[in-house]
Order: sequence, then C-alpha cells, then structure tokens
Amino acid sequence: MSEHATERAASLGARPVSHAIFRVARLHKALAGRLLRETGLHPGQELVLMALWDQGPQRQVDLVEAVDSDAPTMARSISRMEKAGLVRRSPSPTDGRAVIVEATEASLALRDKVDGAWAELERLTTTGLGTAQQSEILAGLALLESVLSKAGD
Amino acid sequence: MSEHATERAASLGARPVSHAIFRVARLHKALAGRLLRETGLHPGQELVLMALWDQGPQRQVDLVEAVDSDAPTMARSISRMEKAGLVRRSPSPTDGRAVIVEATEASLALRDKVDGAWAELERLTTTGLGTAQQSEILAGLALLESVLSKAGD
DNA sequence: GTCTATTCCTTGTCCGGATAACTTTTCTCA
DNA sequence: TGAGAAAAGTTATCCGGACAAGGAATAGAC
Repeated sequence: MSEHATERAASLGARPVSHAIFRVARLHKALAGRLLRETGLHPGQELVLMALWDQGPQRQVDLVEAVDSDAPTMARSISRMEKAGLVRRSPSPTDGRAVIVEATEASLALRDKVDGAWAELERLTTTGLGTAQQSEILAGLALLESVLSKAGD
Repeated sequence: MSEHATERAASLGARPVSHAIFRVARLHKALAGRLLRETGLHPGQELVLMALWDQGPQRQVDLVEAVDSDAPTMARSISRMEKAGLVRRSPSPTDGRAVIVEATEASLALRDKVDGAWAELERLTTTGLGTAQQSEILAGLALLESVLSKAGD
C-alpha cells in the first residue's frame, strides 16, 4: 500500500537518541519533582531560590539567565513566590525598567531541604555508576548540549 | 558569614549530571518544537499521531502507554486534536469504559512532514558525532534511564 | 449473584514553557 | 539633542505535565 512502509514502520523506534533524551528527561524531572515535594516548592522555583541564595539580589533578567528560563515565565513565577512570601520585589535604584528580586528570610528555612533534595537527586541519578561512567555520560551530555545549542541558530 | 559557605557556593554548579540533563532536555525540546511548528502540531501531539499511524486505532490508555504520558493529559490532548480534526473518538464495542481513538484521513497529510521533522531532529542531534560517540551516548542514556526508573519506586 | 476492587476516562486545579503583543525606560548614534 | 533601536517587565493565550477527585463500567472474589 504505502511506498514508504519500511521507513514508516520504524518511525517510533528509529530515533534512538531523541527518544532516549525524552525518556531520561521525563524520569529525571519526575524524580526531581518528587524529591522537592516535601519542600512545598514546584520544580523550577528551587532553581530561582538557589540563584538568589548564592548570588544575592538581582534583576529578573539575571534570574532568567541563571536558570535558563524566559521573561514571561519568570515574571509569573516570581509573582507566585512573592505571594508565597519566598521572595521580595523592589524597583532598581539605577534602572527604571528593572526589578530587583531578593530572597526573604522566610525562604532560608527551605535552604537545607532544597540542598538535600538536590544532593539526593544527584545521588539517585548517579547511583551504581562508576566515576568513569559518570564522566563518560557527562562528556556525552556536554557534547549533546553543544551540538543542540549550535543547531538552535 | 555562613558556616556552610564552601558547600553552598557550589550549589548551582555542583550537580553536574542533573543540570546537564536539564539543559540538554530543554534544548532538545525547544528544537523539536521549532521543527514541528511547520506542521502546526504542538510537541507531544506528534507522538500520539505517530502511535496511531503505526499501530492503528487504540484505546486512550494504550496511547498513554505508547507515548509515556498520563491519562488526564491524554484526555485533554485528544480532545484538542479531535476539535482540530486530526483524530476521531468512538466508544469501544467490547468495553463500555474505553474509548477508541483513530487518526483521521486529514491527519495523514501531516505524516510526511512529521516524519521529516523527526528525521531532521535526529540528524541535528547527532550531527558531528561519530558512530562510536553515538553509541556511547546512547549507552549512557540507557544507563541513566534504568537508574532513574529504578529510583522512581 | 452480589459486593468489592480495579480499570478507563473525565474534570478541575495548579504549575512551568513558549509565543505574541504591549508599555515603559534606557541606550545609541547620527 | 532628538529619533529610533534595544532592553526589562507585564499580560494574554496556548500547550503539556502532574495531582486529586470522582463517575461509570468491568472484573474478581466469595
């Protein structure tokens, strides 16, 4: 019937790297979400807090850069975190366009939990992997990252 | 100031595998979305259509399994695709609970574009990688997948 | 045969991610 | 200096992903 039957029969299984990335990312994100649940944070928010804890108050656009997000997502997320008392917003004294975001004292109570969750995530992710395998995987991921970011031009 | 400064100063950079997975997944998904744009589909919908094209009409729960999604997401996605004329729903003749989903003839017009987009995605993902590097990366991802799915218990 | 447990699906809610459209402010440079 | 380009945020609209709750039908146990 179809003159492309042989190519098509394999279409769901024949994109090995792409599908593997999909599945690993999904599992990894789910695991991160589960570990983070006890902190009450949603995946992504902890990255914002970690950036604020580490680098101090900064503009939203800096946070976007730090966690590799985008402006609308960050604006919304910051609003929610502000409402939750995790974060404070104030106008930049030197740039009328910018908003300075800082972590509240209340957010510090989460710091140990967040650090623990991330450590646990990394532990679970690399459990059973030798250091050689780990660096191999890391090198592979770095390679993929550079290839993909070049492809995104 | 902080008695944990040394540990904490590295908190954004010291989870190499986890962060690498995050970044690769993000780039990969963005690339997939861009390639898919010309089909008018949103990322995820093409997986549903590919499953229907390849395996024929099936229940929603089978589609959930095929694309590794979940029931609520699938229900909503199918509804949208039904509204868009890509998919048809009918009650199962043998199971009163189940719904049989099938691809419409109209959806077939997208098949070549979708196949092309996925081929291009894989090509861009693996461009510049030797076959040895490819299998190395694939093995690494498979390893991560098995570790992560075991951790998700 | 009935009562319970399971399965399949749906709806509602909340979240992040992406795009587009827009406002306000700053920067650039001719 | 003054016009236009660029940057920072916001809001809107979609989308998929996750969770909770619930209805309806089937399957299983007794």
